[in-house]
Amino acid sequence: MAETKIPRATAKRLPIYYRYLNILHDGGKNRVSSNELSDAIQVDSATIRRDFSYFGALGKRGYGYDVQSLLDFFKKILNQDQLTNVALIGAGNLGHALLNFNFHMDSNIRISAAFDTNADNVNTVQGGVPIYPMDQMVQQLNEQQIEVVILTTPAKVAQKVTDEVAETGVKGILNFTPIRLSTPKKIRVHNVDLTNELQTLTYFIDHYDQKDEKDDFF
Amino acid sequence: MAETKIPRATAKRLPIYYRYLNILHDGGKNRVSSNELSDAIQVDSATIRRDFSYFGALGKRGYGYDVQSLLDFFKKILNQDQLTNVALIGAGNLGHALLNFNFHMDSNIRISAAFDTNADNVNTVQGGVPIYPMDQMVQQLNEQQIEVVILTTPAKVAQKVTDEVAETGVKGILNFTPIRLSTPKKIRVHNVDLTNELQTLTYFIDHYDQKDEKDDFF
DNA sequence: AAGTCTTTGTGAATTTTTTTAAAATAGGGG
DNA sequence: CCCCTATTTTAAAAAAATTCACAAAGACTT
Repeated sequence: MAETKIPRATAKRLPIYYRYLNILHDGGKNRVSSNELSDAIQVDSATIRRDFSYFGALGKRGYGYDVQSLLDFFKKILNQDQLTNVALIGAGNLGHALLNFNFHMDSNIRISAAFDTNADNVNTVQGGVPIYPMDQMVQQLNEQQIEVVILTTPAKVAQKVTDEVAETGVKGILNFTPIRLSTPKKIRVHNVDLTNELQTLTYFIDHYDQKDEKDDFF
Repeated sequence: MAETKIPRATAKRLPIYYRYLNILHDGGKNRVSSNELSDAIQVDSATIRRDFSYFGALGKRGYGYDVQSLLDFFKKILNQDQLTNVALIGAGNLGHALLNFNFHMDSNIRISAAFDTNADNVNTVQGGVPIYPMDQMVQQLNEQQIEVVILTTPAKVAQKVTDEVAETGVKGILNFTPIRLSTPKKIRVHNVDLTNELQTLTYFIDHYDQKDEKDDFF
């Protein structure tokens, strides 16, 4: 709760900026202009400058932005200066893939625990993540002080599991199930729905001209 | 290209409406009001009514909307009255999971072909989908007249693969790589970035009050 | 050290999206 | 058949987001 409320649309772009700044930094570049950024990440340069300016005067006129300091700044803003442990619930099809997905490669996030009902999964380690039985979920979430969970259970148990999660200190759920979860206000849900994505993409293809290039979902 | 251009924000909600209408229909419900919908899918009822009204007068005052006819209407709008074949490129970690993900269960979309370089994958069938070697990609995309591909390759080959895809009739890419692809205008790209999702969720948790409930990413 | 060039930061305009609020109308009950 | 109620439709207002466009300021050149 700081910097007097950045617009949502801006907030959603921060990770995009952050990722590209890392790329620039790794490439040894130490300055960048809003126009260069614009070309690379396909966001209008005025939007970029406006976004940045919500955080103060981060650039220098006639020069651009210093990559290192912007990077440091966004790293802090995005909480990437410290490790965030998240848990994954439901180590099925998609859950499995996410366990093996190396979030830690380009972020300071890792999955530190997973939960599943399937006896074949439970008490194994997948992608370096231990899988616990579901009945230890609440306890583990509390012990590990997990604040974010990834929900990849079957749809039919999603709400039930969410209700249990709500008993813990969890504050955010990245919901891969198609269910619109109901949660207490203290929990924020972001929905990730692959079928919807495909349908939306198809809709845009069929109903919008090219040249209205400008999207960004998920 | 019809119904005189629906707002993007509305277009993104169409799959959400469609999915819930299916649920209502399966549940034997034959009428629904914007307020009931609002409760279920967590979109303001005025927004729902406005969204629907872009397509004409779909409801009846004092009654609500007829589930069956709304469903039929959106089915057509979303092209769900016919099967859409899509292809998947890159049958690694995430790609594998998507091959085994049953899109067809709640949409009229299926993955009809996959492509990979890994000799262990090539010429096998995963989740009912044949995996072809990469060097047959362009040919297969053309032969099968694929218009949408799901891109789940490693980041470092994403642009190269995209350039090849651009030689075919493909019109849309659902991009799971962190690369911001450059494509000819005829191709529309939707980005799905799991790391970004987690970072955004974390940002919202840390910087926004609860009660500003209203999201929807991805 | 002056002059030119570059690029930010930001008011103002514009566009897009959401929300308000009220008129209109269909449905159902008596 | 008329009235009441529920709920849509829509015009208008408000809010949010984007884009324009330019003055201001710093950086680079000579």
